[in-house]
Amino acid sequence: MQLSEQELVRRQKLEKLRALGINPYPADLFPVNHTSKQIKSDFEEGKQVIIAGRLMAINIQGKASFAQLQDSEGRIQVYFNRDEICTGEDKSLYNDVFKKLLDLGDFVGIEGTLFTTQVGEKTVMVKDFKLLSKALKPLPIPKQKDGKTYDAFTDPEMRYRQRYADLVVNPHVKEVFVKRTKLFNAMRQFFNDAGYFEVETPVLQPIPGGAAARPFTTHHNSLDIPLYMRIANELYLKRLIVGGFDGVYEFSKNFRNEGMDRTHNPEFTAMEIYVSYKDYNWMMDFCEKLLEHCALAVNGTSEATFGEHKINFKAPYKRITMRDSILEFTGFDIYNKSEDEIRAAAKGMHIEVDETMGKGKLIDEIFGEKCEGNYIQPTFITDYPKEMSPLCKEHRENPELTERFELMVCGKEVANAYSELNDPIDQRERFEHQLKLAQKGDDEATEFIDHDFLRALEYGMPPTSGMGIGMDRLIMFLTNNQSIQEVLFFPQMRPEKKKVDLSDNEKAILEVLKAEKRMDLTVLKSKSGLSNKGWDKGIKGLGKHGLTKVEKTDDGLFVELV
RNA sequence: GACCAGUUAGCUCAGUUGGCAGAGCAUCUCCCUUUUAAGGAGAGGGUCCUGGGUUCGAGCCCCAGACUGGUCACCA
Repeated sequence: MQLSEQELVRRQKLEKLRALGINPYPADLFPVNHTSKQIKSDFEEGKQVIIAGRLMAINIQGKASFAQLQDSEGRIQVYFNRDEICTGEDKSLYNDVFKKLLDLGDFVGIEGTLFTTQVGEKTVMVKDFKLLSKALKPLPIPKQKDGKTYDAFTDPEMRYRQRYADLVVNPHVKEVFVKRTKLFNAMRQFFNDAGYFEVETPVLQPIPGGAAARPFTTHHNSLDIPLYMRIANELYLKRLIVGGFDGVYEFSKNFRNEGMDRTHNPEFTAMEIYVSYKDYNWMMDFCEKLLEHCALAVNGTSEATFGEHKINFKAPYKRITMRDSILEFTGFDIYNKSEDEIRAAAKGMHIEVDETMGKGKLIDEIFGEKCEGNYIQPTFITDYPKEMSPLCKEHRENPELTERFELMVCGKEVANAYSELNDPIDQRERFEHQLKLAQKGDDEATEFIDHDFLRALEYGMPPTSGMGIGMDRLIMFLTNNQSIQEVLFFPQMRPEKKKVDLSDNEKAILEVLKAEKRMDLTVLKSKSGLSNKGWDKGIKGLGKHGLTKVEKTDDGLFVELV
């Protein structure tokens, strides 16, 4: 690997430190007793502190220097004074170790006392310091002046690929992930306080159920069977309700083998909760209380800004049926209409439809095209067509509908919930219908029948309401991030391309040259069979790598292997 | 998958009609004991994404490709 000048310099410093008897990666613990934040909040002139962190700025002024030390909670200024550190005659700890051998990014431990500088900055006067870990690669550290940031590390690709560096230099990035964890904790606490039970269910599943999505496939060697990474955990949680739990929930990493964009990552996190003896009306009440609680826990307010929108998670939320929503935005009433009438209406609205689309799908298209985007504030859309919801109980008043709601925020689905279908015979028929739709070519229909799940239902599942929440999407709303990559530590990326040591051109030239060791330049050029530009780049590259030398003699130009 | 934009020093970015590759910060050498984007003097550092073409000459123009971002499409 080719090292940059700065990387080489740092490796040389590493050797010099070792030569001075300083271990750049010591093993023993460093007895930290303060953080940067504690120093600022409990500031006391003259107090002794022991702190540790990364050097993020160094200001050498001759016999004294200032530096910024960054720890997990922020930054604090530290003051290195030659005669405070080196009380005797030997000034090498300051002159050589500190001034010459430390770099930005190094971890140091500091013992010192607190004081305030002439310009009023709370500062640690260093009495002694110790190198805790040397950084061999320079961090992309931005500069700040008057609240403006210069040279910010902003390239999304670099930031995602090297999240570790992103987190070090961009404090607002760290904040997003702190909030993400706060959201999970708040939700978990809310469920636990309600008496529900956190569980774990299989990630490797013989039948990928509970949603319609393309799964990742893998293989179990001992059993010699295909297994699928879960696309949802719904059917397993319901089995646990059959087993007698009143309420179960799981934060589930799901995997879907589909496209990636700013709202989709192949692995993402959903929360699913199932509560027995409840229906979807109860779940709506529960959902809005939950989200208000979470927003408060994460941001300290129920209000959140998302792009140009101000949203408020304060309960209660507006509720509207899908029928009324479509009526409101299109003037068309889907009630008691035939499939053909709805298809004609959709065509009239300039929505692309085709003959394979059933009634449910058509209604969903109309809603998605004309209504969905209008719901900025949290809004429950209720009573979805039966065809689209194979796991959801039929509506108590209208057999064409289901007892289902989705929560829309800023035109995007955040939660999805049902009164769960617990009639095993109905469920079997729905699965069989899905199978037919799939065979007809509907790629959204489920093509597996989970007979074990049906067996569980046959033992009897109490009336149950269940809800799924897209955690990544929710945290995007709560932290005002437009892309899922910003709320995942390590979003999926295309593998980095390995740089080849020699280009094809260089290899071609080398191949010809190897046989003779020394050749006339024009002969070599023609034998290599390269274009003018290819030759030019290749021979220059080889020279740069130090592999060949061009020599000018009276007989002409010669290329020689070095 | 379609369209648009981008790819130049460790970082952030300039780069004129096609004519020796630039700045700030960072790095290295020197001065500087309360600074704060510290300051002052000097130096080094480049596969201009890759490949091909046009040209006396390409970072720049043309063609093909790679990667990334954005918008749209797709995704309950």
